[in-house]
Amino acid sequence: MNTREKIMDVALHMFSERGYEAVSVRDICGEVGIKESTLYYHFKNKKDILDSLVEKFKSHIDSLLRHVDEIDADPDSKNDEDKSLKMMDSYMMDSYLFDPFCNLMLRLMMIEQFHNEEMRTLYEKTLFTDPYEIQLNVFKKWAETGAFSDMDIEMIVKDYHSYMTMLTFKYLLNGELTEKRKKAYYKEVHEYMTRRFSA
Amino acid sequence: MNTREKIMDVALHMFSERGYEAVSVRDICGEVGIKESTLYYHFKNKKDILDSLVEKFKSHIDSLLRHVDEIDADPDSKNDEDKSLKMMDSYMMDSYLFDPFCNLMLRLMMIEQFHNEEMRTLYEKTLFTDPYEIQLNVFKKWAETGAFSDMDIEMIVKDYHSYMTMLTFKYLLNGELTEKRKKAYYKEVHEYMTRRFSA
DNA sequence: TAATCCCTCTAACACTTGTTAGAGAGGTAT
DNA sequence: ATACCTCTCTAACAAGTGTTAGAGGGATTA
Repeated sequence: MNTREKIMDVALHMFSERGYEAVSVRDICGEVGIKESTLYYHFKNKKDILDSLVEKFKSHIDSLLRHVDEIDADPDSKNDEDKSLKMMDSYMMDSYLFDPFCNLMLRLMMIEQFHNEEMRTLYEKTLFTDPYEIQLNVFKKWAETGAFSDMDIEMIVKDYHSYMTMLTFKYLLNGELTEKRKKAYYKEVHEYMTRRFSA
Repeated sequence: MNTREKIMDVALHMFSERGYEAVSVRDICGEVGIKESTLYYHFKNKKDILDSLVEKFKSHIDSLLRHVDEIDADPDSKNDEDKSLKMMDSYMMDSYLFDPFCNLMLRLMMIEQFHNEEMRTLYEKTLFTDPYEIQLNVFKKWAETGAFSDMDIEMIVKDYHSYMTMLTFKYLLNGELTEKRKKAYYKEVHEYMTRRFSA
């Protein structure tokens, strides 16, 4: 990890805990172990650090969405749509909700969305709009196997989506992201899945 | 509204938008229209403003919880448990989620919970633990009329609770609390209720 | 060897931060 | 009239804020 990456890493940890404005350039430099002028060699100003983090996050979720489409189109998963849902779930956990970078970015967006419109747009997209759309696609494909009547599907997805969203806020965007919290989250997801789709 | 109340009001608006640390004493005083030394006549220090807001919120929800217990024990509502649920819902909206003071406090807790343990405890209690308990009580009483089998009830409440929680985050703790957002929230609550409990 | 590039440093700038000492103005009680 | 209480002000403090000019050192190229 070079200096620029170190700065971004430390800044994200601090921003996501105390908020962008509350963290000083000196705080970041002290933790990284550099002088302030060195930071200004790598970044135009303080805001530039935040912007770079947002850009990194955007490209991260872009590639994530592309990858989801590929799983969606994978002929192997078409045989067993139940398995496809599980794949999507565990992929979303590992490379999004549990991913240290993404998780901290979600926290940062949660804090900043109240006074930063760009952050709010991203927050709504990545926590509500995109997940719902992805989930709807998976369920639609699952429905093609005749698992549900067409009338039910939108309601089933809405229920599923709100359950997952609530669990995300309760366990993953609250306190430190410990193994204990991840397990508690996973346990409740698993219980919901068996209760709803395995009986 | 006296000076002390004005200070608390302005501080809450600013804290809940930008976070406690990011707001300066001078910002607050400028908006209230007083000098900094006047603020220090009413409050020991900056932290004291935050603490006073938290105390006010705590006593607010205490009286709210007592009032909910009274509705619960009201013999009039026992006749029609469906009505009781609707009463509870609209009471919770008007004097909690839609209430300007409570709504801003929830936003503030959302921001501060990441680095303030007292805030995190309050956040978990007021957004997850307490609402679930209240809802469970209402549904249990409703169940006594034989509306559901006992086995279902916990799952029904869990589903209901996560749906309401998700809608709260999506519409009420995101952007400014406009009439439009309130209506969108209410509409989705209503749709869920008819879909689940009126067929 | 000399010139160039990349990265880090020292040192300082103008401004903002939380906080306080002390004075004054208006009202109420003695 | 005198004393006191409640509230607000002016003015300043030490420390922390984001940011910049300019020097130096090590590696790479000419």
